[in-house]
Amino acid sequence: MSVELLIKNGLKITPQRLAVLDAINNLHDHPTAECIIDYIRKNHPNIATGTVYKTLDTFTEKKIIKRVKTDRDAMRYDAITSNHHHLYCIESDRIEDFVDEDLNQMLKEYFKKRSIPNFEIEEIKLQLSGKFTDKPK
Amino acid sequence: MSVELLIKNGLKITPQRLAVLDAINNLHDHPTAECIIDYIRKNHPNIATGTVYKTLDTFTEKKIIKRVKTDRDAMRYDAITSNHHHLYCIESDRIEDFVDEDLNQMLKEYFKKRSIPNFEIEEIKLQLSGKFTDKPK
DNA sequence: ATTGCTGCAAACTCTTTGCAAGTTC
DNA sequence: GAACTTGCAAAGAGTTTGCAGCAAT
Repeated sequence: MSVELLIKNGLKITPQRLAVLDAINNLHDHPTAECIIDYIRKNHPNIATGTVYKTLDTFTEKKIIKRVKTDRDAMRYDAITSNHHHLYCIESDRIEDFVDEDLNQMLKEYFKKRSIPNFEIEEIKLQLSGKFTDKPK
Repeated sequence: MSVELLIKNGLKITPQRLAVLDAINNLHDHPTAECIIDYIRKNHPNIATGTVYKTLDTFTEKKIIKRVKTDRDAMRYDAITSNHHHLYCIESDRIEDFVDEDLNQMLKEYFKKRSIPNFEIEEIKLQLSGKFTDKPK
């Protein structure tokens, strides 16, 4: 539950933070800050833009969310769930999650055997660029 | 040679474009636009900032260079060579190339067998995040 | 009561744009 | 000379900051 997530991270419980968490849980398309702000404004018209940015930064520091950057537009945010990859459309700004445990396992095995000189891997993420063949949802 | 690269892409040969190509060939650290501009200014003090941005956009369109995503700072650019991956330092802004043909082969095989619904892969890129254990060069 | 958080607006950074003048082929 | 490219400066988008007042513990 959202409240516990805040307590666990030593953050005070405020309506603003709950609103940001709510937005992130309901916007699954790797929303930009602007999307999040728009969403929040519907129910909380007086939450300041700056506050949302500050909250997103705080959450990023506490590893509640992650920043996702694309090769063209603004910063996007992603609720941290499991180790997942991203599908990037080369023709639009669409980004989708891609979860594949076998793949994670294979990569983990691979880098266990073959380590990279002078580098300690903490996270392996795939960027798969290409074209979606269905309609965007 | 740089001139041929421009001709091949149907671009006129101008000192500005040559200067940008020169900068990209000499700055190997996935430079930001600012780095590129600073580098160029040393020898061509009167090339405009806007021109460099426009040139970088043109080159990106023509696939002479690529934009590189990071999770925090400004856009960076990368000369297109072979299919390579990136090592991202979680403690600094350092980014390095990582080339591993066996890995590319393994991934290609993997996705040949197991395709992703509604998605045509064009490029597979790894983002390896972690810590460098040597000094930055 | 103390510490932390928010709202606001101004400032900042990075990038894009419009257009007249200048280049390249 | 036609089409393209540049310089410049202004505007734009997205994000950050400073600080007085407010809220949470």
